[in-house]
Amino acid sequence: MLSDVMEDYLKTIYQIQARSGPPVSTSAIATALDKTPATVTSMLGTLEERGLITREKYKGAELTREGETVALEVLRHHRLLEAYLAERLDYSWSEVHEEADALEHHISEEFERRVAAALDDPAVDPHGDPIPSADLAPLEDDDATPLSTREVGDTVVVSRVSDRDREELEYLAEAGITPGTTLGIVDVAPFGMVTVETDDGGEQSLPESIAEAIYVVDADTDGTDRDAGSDVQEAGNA
Amino acid sequence: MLSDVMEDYLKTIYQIQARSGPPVSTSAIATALDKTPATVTSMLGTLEERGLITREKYKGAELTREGETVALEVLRHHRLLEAYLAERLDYSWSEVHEEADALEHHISEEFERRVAAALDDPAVDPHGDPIPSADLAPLEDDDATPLSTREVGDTVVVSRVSDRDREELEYLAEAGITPGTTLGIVDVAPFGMVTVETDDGGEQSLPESIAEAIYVVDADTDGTDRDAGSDVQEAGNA
DNA sequence: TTATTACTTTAGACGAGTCTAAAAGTGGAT
DNA sequence: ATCCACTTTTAGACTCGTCTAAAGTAATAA
Repeated sequence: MLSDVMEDYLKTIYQIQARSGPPVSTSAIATALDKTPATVTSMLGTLEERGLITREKYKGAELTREGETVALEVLRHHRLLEAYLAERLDYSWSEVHEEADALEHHISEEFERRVAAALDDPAVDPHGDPIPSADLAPLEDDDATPLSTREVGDTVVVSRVSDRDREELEYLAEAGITPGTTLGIVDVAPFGMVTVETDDGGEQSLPESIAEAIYVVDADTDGTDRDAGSDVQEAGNA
Repeated sequence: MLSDVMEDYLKTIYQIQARSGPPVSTSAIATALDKTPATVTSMLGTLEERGLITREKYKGAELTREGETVALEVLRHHRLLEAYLAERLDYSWSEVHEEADALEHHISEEFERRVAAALDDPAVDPHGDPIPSADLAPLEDDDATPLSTREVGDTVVVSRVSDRDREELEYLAEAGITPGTTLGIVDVAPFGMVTVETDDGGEQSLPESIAEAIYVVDADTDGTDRDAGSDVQEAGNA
C-alpha cells in the first residue's frame, strides 16, 4: 500500500525525531536520504495528505501515531534482519546494516514472525538498538548518552553504537568496542578526543565523531533491560 | 543497474522459453506478469535496446546470452531463497514461492554466497527445480515430462512440480506427491484425469491441469543427478 | 483471394518520484 | 528596524513503467 520510498521517509523521520525531537527539518531528511530539499518537500506533502505526518510550513514535520507505527514496523524488520544475519548467517555486526536496508521493505509478516521465533524474540539488534515489539508499541526513551558527554574517571557500559557508518563500525569492532563492553574513560583531550580503557586492559583513543556515536550507560546501572552483549536476548514486552 | 521490473521480465521470458522454446510471444509474457500487451511491447523495446533480448516484430522475443545470464541470476536467487526458507525457517514447499519472489531482487551477492554455503550448495529447490550454479552456466535440458504425457502402467518418479499455483501445491502436498515420490499410473480417464498410486499405496485422481504441472522421469532412470527428495543435495557443477 | 479473427504495435496520457531554477520565508546580526 | 544568509517551498520539467484506444499485421477459413 505504502511504497518503499514512503517507508524510507517515515523511518528516517522517526530516527531523526528520536535523536533530536520534533519538528524534523526538510534539510535533515534530505541529507539523511541523499535527496534534494525540493524532493523532500514534495514527499512531505504526500505524507501529510496520507495522515502519516503533520507539518508546519517552513518549520518541519512530525510523525502522527499512524506514521510512527509504520516507522516502527520498518525498524522492526530492519533490526530483526540484522539480528538474524549476524546470528544465523555469520555476518559481523558491521556488515548487517546494508543488507537489512535492502530487505526490510520486502519481507512478509509471516517471514517477520518466523525470523523472530527463530531468534526467540530478540530485544535488541547487534548494534544494541532496541527491536520494536510485534505490536509496534512505541519504544521507551533511552537513558544512554554519547560517550562524548562523559568525563574522565567515569566507568560506563556500551549500550548501543550508531550503525550509520560502516567504516566506524569496523574500526570499533577492531578495537573490541561493541555493545556490552565496559569502558573506563582515562582522558578527554581538546576537540573531544576520548581515550578509554577496554575490558581487556587495552587503551584506545577515539575521535569525537566516533565518541558521539557510542551510547553508554553508567557501569553501575542495572544492565539487565538494555544489555546487548554477545547474545541477543528475549523481549520483555513493555 | 537493471530495475526489478526488467529482471522480472527477463526471468519470465526465460521460463517461458525453457518450456516452449523461443520466440516468446508478447501475450504470453503479458499473461504471466499480469500486464497489458501494450506494456509488454514497450518494455521489450527497452530490453532490446539494452541488448538483453532480440526481437522480430509481431513474432516474439528471445533472450541474448546476456539476458539469459541475468535471468539465471534471478532464478538462482529465487531458488536458493526457496530452499533456505524451507530448510531453515520451516516454510513448507507450498509457501516459499511468494516470499522468494519478493526477496529475489534485493539480496546482495554476499547474501547469496552465505545462503548457498549454509545449505551446502544445493542443486535443486523444494519444488525440484534446478538451482543455477554460481557461475550462471546455462542449465541443462531436462528429461522429465509432464505426468499427463504418460500412460497407464508406467511407474515414474516425480522430478519437479511447477510452483505457479499455491492451491495446487497444497493439494499435492496433502496427497503426498512431492519431488522424489514414486507414482504408478493406474488409470487415465477422458479429459486427462489421471489416477496414480503413491508410495504408500494410496490412490489419487488428478485433473489434467495438475497432471500437466507434475514433471516425472521413468522410475528406472538413475535418479541421482535430478533426485529431489526430502533433502536438498550438493551441486555438481556442469 | 478475401474476409474474419486474433494478436501486436503505435500513439498518447498519466502517476510516482525525482531534479533544477527561481521565489518566498525565517531569523540572527548590525 | 533592516538586511543578509540560509532554508524552504513553488514551478516546471523529466524518466520510468504503466494504461487505454486505435491502427496495423498475420493467419485462417470461406
